[in-house]
Amino acid sequence: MNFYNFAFHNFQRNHRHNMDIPSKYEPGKAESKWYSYWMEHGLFKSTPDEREPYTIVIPPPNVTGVLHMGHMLNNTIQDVLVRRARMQGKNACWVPGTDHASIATEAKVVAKLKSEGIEKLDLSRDEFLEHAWEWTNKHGGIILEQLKRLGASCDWDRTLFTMDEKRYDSVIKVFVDLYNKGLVYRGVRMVNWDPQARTAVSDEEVNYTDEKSRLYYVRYKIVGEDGFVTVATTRPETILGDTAVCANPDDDRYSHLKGKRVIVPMVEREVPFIFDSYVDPEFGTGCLKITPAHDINDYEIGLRHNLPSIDVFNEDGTMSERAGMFIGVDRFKAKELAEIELKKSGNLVKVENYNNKIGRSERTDAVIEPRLSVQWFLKMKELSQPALDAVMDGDVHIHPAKFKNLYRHWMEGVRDWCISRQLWWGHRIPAWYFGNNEFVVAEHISEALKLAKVKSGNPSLTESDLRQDEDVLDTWFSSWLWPITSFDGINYPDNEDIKYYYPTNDLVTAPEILFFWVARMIIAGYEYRDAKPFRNVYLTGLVRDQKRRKMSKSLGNSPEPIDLIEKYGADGVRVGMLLCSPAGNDLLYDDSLPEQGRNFSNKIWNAFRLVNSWEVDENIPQPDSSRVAVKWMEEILKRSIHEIDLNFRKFRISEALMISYKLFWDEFSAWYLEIIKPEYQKPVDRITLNATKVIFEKLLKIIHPFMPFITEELWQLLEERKNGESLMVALMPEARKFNKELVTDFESVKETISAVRTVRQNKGIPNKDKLELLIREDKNSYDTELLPIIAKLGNLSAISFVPEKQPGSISFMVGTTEFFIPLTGSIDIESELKKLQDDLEYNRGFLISVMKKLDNQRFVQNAPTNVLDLERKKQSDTESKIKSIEERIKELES
RNA sequence: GGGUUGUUAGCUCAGUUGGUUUAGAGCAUUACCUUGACAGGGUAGGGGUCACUGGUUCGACUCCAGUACAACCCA
Repeated sequence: MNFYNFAFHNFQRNHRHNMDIPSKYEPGKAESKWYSYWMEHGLFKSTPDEREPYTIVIPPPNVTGVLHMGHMLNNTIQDVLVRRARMQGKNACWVPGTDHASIATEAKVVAKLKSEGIEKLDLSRDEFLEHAWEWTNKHGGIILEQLKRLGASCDWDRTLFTMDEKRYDSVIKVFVDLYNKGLVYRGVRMVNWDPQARTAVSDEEVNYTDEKSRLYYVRYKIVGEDGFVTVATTRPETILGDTAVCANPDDDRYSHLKGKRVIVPMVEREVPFIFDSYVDPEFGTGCLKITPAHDINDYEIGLRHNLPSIDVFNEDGTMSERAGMFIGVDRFKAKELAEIELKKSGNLVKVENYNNKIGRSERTDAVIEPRLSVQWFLKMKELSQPALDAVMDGDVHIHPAKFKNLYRHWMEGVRDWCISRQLWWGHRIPAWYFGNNEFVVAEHISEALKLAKVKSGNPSLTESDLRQDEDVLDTWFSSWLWPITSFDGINYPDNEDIKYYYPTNDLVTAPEILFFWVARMIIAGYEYRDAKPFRNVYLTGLVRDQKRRKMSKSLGNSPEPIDLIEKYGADGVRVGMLLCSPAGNDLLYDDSLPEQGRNFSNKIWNAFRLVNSWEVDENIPQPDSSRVAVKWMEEILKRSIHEIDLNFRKFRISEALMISYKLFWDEFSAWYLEIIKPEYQKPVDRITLNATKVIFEKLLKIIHPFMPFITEELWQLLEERKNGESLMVALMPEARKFNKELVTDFESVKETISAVRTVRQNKGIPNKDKLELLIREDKNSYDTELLPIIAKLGNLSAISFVPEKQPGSISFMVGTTEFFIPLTGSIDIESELKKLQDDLEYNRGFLISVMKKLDNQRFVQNAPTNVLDLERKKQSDTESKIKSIEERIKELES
């Protein structure tokens, strides 16, 4: 019989004797037990009803991916939000799914085929897609299964894929619609070309790093003169595509070349010498070669000066026929050959080492080649206006707000979106070509044929005369519709789900995809639903290691999430991720984080063991100390609930967790339980035990969204529950007004007890020896209700009130009240005096800082009365403190 | 080079329109405790001239300007 079943059944028979429960919480079994319990009873499911909806759509992880630390953080936060909303009585719906990640997946499938000796180019499109689907079906579920281990309360019946039938159709519909609105166009653009994947990638998918390279100084002959001009370039192989040489118009060194022409080495082509202010006279020789087909700046200069473009590369990065030399040679090899060739002709002046920024494809790590190519584009300016306004006007809130500026900056300078990719895995562009490079755009080939007949004026066209575009759409072109397509809102804009769940509530994602995903979802939301896709965007940080390096597979600096869950428990890992990740800040991962979470689990577990171990004696009355402690604990609970609510509203989730953590550990375990704890092996009274169980249950509810498993386990043990009941769907306690005075008074009680403990520690008095405490105060002006607590935790034999100082006693102050502990043993006058002197010095210093303000006439005149009153109170309090310290010193010295 | 955001204890971070006992938390650290819920624990401590320099103000961690450094984004 495993322990958990044992504990469960045993508990129902007898609540009291559980000291054979292990002293350490063992999460493994509880986690699988409760996750399947929740699933069996359909507690994650959501269907529209009369309740208020609370909706989150998951940022779809890459279908071929496995869970990494970023997912853990991101999905823990989503689960906390969803679980909390559910416990607030909302109809909570968290929609899970995955994204087809065209470049990454295709790259993986190509690599897998290659390892089996199959080349992609030897396969037909359909054959390749069959392999890709096989791969997807095999690996696609892994990451979602891993999320279950984390405790994710997704409605799994709604699981989606960006390329399932409904989502596929939606994407095609939207493309056709945007084309018909005149927003989609074909254009020649300089794109970031990945020669390995043979596709264009977006600016966002290019990583620039400093790399060692070389700067080649090459001379170009001036036509009709004997002289040369020297140009510095990092890319001698592109000389073959040069169509001009350029200098800054203000650079006197080259002004004599106005109107001249120069000869491009190797190909011996005559090109103009031009002037453009883009050129930096300080860089290299101040003279730049212009290759419009292979550099974005050159391309723009080319446009300004009407230069031709010569594309010297093939799709795979080898030299093209237009290069005229090195045809079919790889670009890196061509660079070496060009160097040799230039040297041979005497045109290579010198070569220097040089560091420059090289762009690499995020997917394949291949060096990006700027390349002119025909692509499909989406016009963004007009479409994005409502999305810009939405964030600026606060219709959509971004947390933390500091990202608002960044968002505006990007949206105001938004550029057209290149939406085509030269791949097979994805949504195939629904454009059909016929005749002389004419095309039509339609959802299906049958409609395309109709359109083509009209457009060509040729009624005898057949489907076999049409060729569909070979390219697919950018993956983001499907995920930008995610909040809508999650509820099939493109195909059926009036269905029940979309009407109920849209707009969704919160989106949790990383700042790095603020533009190419979040912004575009907002754009699509306004275009297709005329409404925002979500109310709040919560941006998490990146998970980094202790050296601030991003965690990644290639660096090998990332722990395996499932191993962590097994080591620290899912609850422990969740707490670890949350504790240290305020919104928008990076999380510096360290094993001490989940360790702290695990320790917290253990603390909760042991607090339960303690309460559960107590026998009840129905006949004993409730001690005063317990009565007051219950009263105080209830107030502290109310205050904490209020603070937690406040922090959740501001998306300060780590702060909300910290309040819950301290509430349980400090207030409940360290203070409350210590007060009500009966003496060893003595029974507890009924009233206190019942009140404690009510408090415990509230605490479990508060902690449940953060730590779902252990809280469910203990909630089920706390009382007998019916099958199907769950803490998951219990109602969260609500914030109420709390008794501020009691909470404040209790803080003084804590201070007093701490002071007594310090005296014990300093004097080496064992905890079991009783002490006597004297308070120099009028009994009638002191709140005596809390005294039993001081007596119990201070282990005091008596507390009494005295009118005057007590020579020969140890003394301390709490606030302005003096306390004395008579001690029969000797008092260490030296150390006592030292402490008093330090204390005196501090208070005098403080008084000076207060008096500086009060002596300043302008302060007294200008400061508001409440500030002034406060300063005067500081003054009188400090003066009275100083006076009594001085008296005490005099006393000891005599 | 341009832009954005930062810089508070050894580390990670709070500090809510300038005033709440001369700055707070968690972790880490130090000393002591330790058969009685929990050593993955308890008790009590130590630790910061709030990056720097000016300015505004009766008053600046907080507002303004500049400097240094860092991160991110764009070229």
